[in-house]
Amino acid sequence: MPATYDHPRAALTVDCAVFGLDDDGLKVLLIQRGIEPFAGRWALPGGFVHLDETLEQAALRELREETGLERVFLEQLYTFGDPGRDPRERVVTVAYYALVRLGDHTVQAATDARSVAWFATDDLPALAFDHDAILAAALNRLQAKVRYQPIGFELLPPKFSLTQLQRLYETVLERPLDKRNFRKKALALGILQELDEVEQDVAHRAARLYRFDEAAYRQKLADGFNFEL
Amino acid sequence: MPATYDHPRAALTVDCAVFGLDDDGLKVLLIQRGIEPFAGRWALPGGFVHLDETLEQAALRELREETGLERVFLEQLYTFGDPGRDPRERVVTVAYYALVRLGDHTVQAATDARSVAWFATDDLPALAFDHDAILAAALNRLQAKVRYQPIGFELLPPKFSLTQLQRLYETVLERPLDKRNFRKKALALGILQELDEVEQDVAHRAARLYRFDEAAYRQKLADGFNFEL
DNA sequence: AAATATAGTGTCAATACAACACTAAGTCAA
DNA sequence: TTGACTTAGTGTTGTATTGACACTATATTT
Repeated sequence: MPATYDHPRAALTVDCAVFGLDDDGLKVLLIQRGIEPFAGRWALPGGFVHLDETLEQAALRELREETGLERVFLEQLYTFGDPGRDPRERVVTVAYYALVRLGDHTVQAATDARSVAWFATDDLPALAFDHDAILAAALNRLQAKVRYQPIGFELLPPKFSLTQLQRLYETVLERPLDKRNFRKKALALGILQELDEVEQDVAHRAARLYRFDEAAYRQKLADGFNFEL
Repeated sequence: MPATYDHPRAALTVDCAVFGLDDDGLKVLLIQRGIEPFAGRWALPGGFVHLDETLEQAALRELREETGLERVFLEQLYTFGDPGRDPRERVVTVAYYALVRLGDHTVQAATDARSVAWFATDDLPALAFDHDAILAAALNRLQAKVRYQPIGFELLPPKFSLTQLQRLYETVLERPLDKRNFRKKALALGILQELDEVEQDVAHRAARLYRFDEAAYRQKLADGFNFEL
């Protein structure tokens, strides 16, 4: 169904910076482009926005189609639209960032031949388009946001130890934290539910497990509580 | 020059929430729509993005064309793109917010007949499209941002008293601040330049005037200084 | 039983924060 | 000119928060 307009229009896409955490640190999900421009280069997953879906729906759909991911934490980041960011024509992209629990999902390449892989955020290949700038912005946002909103839990398994939580913060903030101070503060937030379970299969004293208490979080959020860590 | 595409495309616009400050409090600049849809309703200034300009350039151009404002502080806010937010067709808008010194500029209606006016942010008329949601987001952002970045100076004249500065913060944050504590903190930021001038034409002891020291600000920003007030 | 590896815990000093009230300096009007 | 008025300007103190710091507990492995 061809469409005709008085004036040429920009194309509109969404792109997602998807972060995951494993023992090696912070990872980002990239797909390898199969077609020009930038064929063979790695890029953020994304694609064109359909006319009948919201921007967020478009981002979730592209994630599902291109990587198999579903039910991730997703938030709008920034809109990139400089002329020339796509060599073919004017393309404006609404960038999102997403957080996933690495254990939960195994990513898979989409139906077409493009491959999907996790890359360490501190050792990235050259990216297509201006995706390096988008990714840098996403990392900045993640770092800023994690300070005052407990979004980091989205990167951890549902049950986690305080040590895992601390490693997460140390990884994202890129600085070491004092163990005792961290534990005091984390527990003082009042949004961790202590479980009657401990780690399994570790070659040392097992750590107690906690769960993120979303109900308590919502309650405190409504009361204007400050979640700075 | 008509353009034809395989698939229909969303239209792309920018909208600006422009804030100013006067003795009555925080104001926002609105224009009255001349045409349908929402003819006669007040709306945020904005318009279509041209293919050869950046999003920010589009926002600045629309501001100039519709309100006569130039050289304002401008920052991207969020992109609103739900289907149905414009009754005619799919329109995605990249929203910006801007801060201006009310004394500096007199706004004027654009060449066409639409009128322009400042409205108190706490007493707004019904707005066109989803502009009430955009404006609410802009106010939230301003409030959050002013806490940790000294952007408030953009709302004040170049030379201002500490009392004016405090009134600004009290207005934006919507709570009273302690005079002595505020002055201590504000001066401790090290980004205020004390001038050898005082207020003129006031019916009481005149206050010393200060200027925002941008050089010092940049310096401290680079050093990772924390500008929380 | 010893070695190893991580879990888990409290104190103290320094700093930051919040509460609080009076004097100083100018204008204006009687 | 003096008194009333209005806003400018200034320090201290108690409280809360932060950051630095080291050892014991508990499990596994050899």
